[in-house]
Amino acid sequence: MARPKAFDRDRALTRALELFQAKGYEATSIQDLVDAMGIGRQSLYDTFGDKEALYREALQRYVAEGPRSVLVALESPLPLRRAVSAVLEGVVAHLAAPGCRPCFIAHAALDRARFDGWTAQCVQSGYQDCLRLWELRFRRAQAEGDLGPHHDSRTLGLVFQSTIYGLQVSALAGVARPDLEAAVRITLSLLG
Amino acid sequence: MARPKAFDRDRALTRALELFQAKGYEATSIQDLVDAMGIGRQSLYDTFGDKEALYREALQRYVAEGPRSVLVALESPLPLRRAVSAVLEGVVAHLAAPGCRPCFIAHAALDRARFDGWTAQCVQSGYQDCLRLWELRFRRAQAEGDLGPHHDSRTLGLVFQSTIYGLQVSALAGVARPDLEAAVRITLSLLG
DNA sequence: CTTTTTGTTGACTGATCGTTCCATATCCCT
DNA sequence: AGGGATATGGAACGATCAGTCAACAAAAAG
Repeated sequence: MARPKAFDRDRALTRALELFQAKGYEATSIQDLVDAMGIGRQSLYDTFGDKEALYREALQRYVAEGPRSVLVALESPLPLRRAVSAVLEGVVAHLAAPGCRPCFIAHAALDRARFDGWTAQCVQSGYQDCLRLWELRFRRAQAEGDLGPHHDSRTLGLVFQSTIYGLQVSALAGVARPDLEAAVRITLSLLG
Repeated sequence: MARPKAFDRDRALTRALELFQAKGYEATSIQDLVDAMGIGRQSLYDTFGDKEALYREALQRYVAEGPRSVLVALESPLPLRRAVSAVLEGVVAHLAAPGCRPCFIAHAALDRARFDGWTAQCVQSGYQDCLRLWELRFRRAQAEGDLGPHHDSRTLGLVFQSTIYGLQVSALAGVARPDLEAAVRITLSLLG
C-alpha cells in the first residue's frame, strides 16, 4: 500500500456533478473542475480518467440518486392527490429558489444525448426509473380506489413526469412561481 | 457602392441557427459555422459581428418565427379540442422524426439563459409570446362556449405550453411516439 | 480606364482547450 | 529506519479556440 488520497472521492465527484449540471459538458473546462473539486489536475485524471469519464460518472450518480429524492414523496401514506401535489410543489419550490440548477437529466438530454450514445442510454434509463415510480404509485392508487381506472397508470405517469420537465423549462423561461403553482393545480385536476 | 456579397445573408443565418439549435453555443465553433454557412471566416465577422452576436441574431430570429409556426394551428377554425390536438400531435410528429432538433428556446433556456441576461430575456419574451397565443385561443373558446370557464385561460395556456416542453424532454429521453401520443390524449382531457 | 469601396481569402495571433510527463512529497509496510 | 507505492503539483504538450490582419478580387462611380 501507499499514500492515501488527500481528498474525498465522493465529495469531489459531487462538486463535479454540480458543475456539469449547472454549466453543461462543453462549457465546463478541466480548470473549472480542478478549482471546484479542490483537487490537483493530475489527481483528477488519476482518479476519474478523462473529462468524459468524469462526466459519465457524475451523470450516472445523479440518475441513480437525484430523481428518486424528488419522487420519494410519492411513497408517503398521503392520499394520491396530496402526494402528487407535494411532489410537484417541491419541484416548483426548487425551481423558484435562487441559483437553482435544472434537472441534470433534462440538460443532458437536450445537450448531449443526441451525440453521445452512452449519455442517451443513461438518460433513458433514468427517465424510465422515474416512470416506474409514477406507475407504481398510480397502480396502487387505483387498487386502493384513490384513482379511477379511466387512465392507464403508465401513461398517467408519463404525463406527470413530463409535466415536471415542462415546469423546468417554463421556470427557466421566467414564469413566476404563482403561475407555475396555478398550472400545477390544473394538471392535478387530471386525478379527479 | 461596391462589390456585393457573394452569399445570401438570410440563408447563412439560417444555417447558423440550425447549427446553434442542434449543438448549443459552446459546442459550436466558428469553424463549424464557417463550414455550415458556406462563407469565409472574415465574411462571418464582417456580416454578423462576433460569435455571440451571431448566436443572438439566430436565437432572436428563431423566437420570432419558430414557435409561431407550431402554434399557428391554434388559429384554425377547428373546434378547440381538435385544434389543440393538432398542435400537440404536430409536436410529437416533429419529435419522432429522425434527427429532429429540440426547440431552440428550450435549449437556450437550459444551457445559456442562466448565464447570459440577453438570452434569458429573449427566451422569456419568446415564451410569453407563445403563452399569449394559447391564452387568446382559450379565451375565444370560452367566449364561444367551446370551453368552460372553470380554468383560467392564461394558466391553461401555461399548462399546454409547458406540456410541449415536457414532451420534448421525454422524447429526447427515449419515450416512444405511441406513448407520447397517449400522454397527449390524457392531457387533452383537461379541456373536457 | 481609373478610382474607390467593399467582399473574399488565407495566414496568423494569443489564449485556452484536454491531456501528459516528471520531479517531489507523503504515507504504508517490513 | 528504509523501501515500495501512490498522490500531488507544476510545467509543458499539441490542438483548437475566437478573433484579426493584410493582400487580393470584384464591382460601382467618375
